[in-house]
Amino acid sequence: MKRGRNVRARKRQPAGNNDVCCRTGTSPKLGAVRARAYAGWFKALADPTRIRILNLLAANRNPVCVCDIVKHFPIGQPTISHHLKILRATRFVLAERRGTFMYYRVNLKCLGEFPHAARLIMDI
Amino acid sequence: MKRGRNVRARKRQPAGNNDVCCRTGTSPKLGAVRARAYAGWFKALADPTRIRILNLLAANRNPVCVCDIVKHFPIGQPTISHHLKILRATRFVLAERRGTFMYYRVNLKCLGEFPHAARLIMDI
DNA sequence: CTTATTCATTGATATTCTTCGATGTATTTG
DNA sequence: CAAATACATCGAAGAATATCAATGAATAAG
Repeated sequence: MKRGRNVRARKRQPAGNNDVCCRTGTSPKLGAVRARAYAGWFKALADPTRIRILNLLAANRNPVCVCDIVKHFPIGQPTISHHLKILRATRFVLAERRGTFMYYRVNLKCLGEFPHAARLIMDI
Repeated sequence: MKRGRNVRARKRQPAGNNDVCCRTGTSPKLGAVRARAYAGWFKALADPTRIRILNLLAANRNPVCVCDIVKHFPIGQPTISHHLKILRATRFVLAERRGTFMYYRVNLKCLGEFPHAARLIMDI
């Protein structure tokens, strides 16, 4: 994301001819800060395993503990924990401790926020 | 994504005790194939630059040529082309050649598809 | 207190991704 | 055809990511 040599200076402009091609009218765009925030959000869903974990949680009415999640995937428990950490950091899922177990569930608020983000990116 | 040694066999099951913790009811989930397709879709938006390119195109009524896109970002033209290729491969944008110029525009169909994907993941 | 169990964290490794500079391709113009 | 322009592709370098094995932390049970 943040590339190495942050000395990214000159942008290799064509030559002389500005305003030769099309002359864009609007150009405001999303700010870089907000774009980065959205990207982090989408990045959380940019992995098949995380999508399936999220889907598994959404398909269950009650919270699901980690060991039960692990049972459904061909990857180890540390990796599942890693994915859950990412989903939790982006607020896609919520966690709750009950004794030794950690119970995860979908954060339903996200379902409503999703279309909203789409509009923000695609409309303005 | 596809990890190295595809000999990922044993999943390190706790010990003996199955059905000790919670006993998940539903577990069908999204299939791995479909999850991978969705992940690829989200991955296309998992980068701030691509989000801003998409937003720039959406903010312009008319198609925008590459050189005009390049003007708005502090990265080189090859990198912009790379991002456009990804956005085009995922059908987020459409391209059209006009003389020497390539004109890009948002694929408006995506705005409607977005909430749909959210429902597919988050509901069932 | 000791042991067992659940889950998170650490360190390592291979893959993937972003970006760059350089070069190639297609198209227009002279 | 030759030169110029717009854009894509290639090869490389460095960062980020997914995964693993091993270990650590917290809680429950004996």
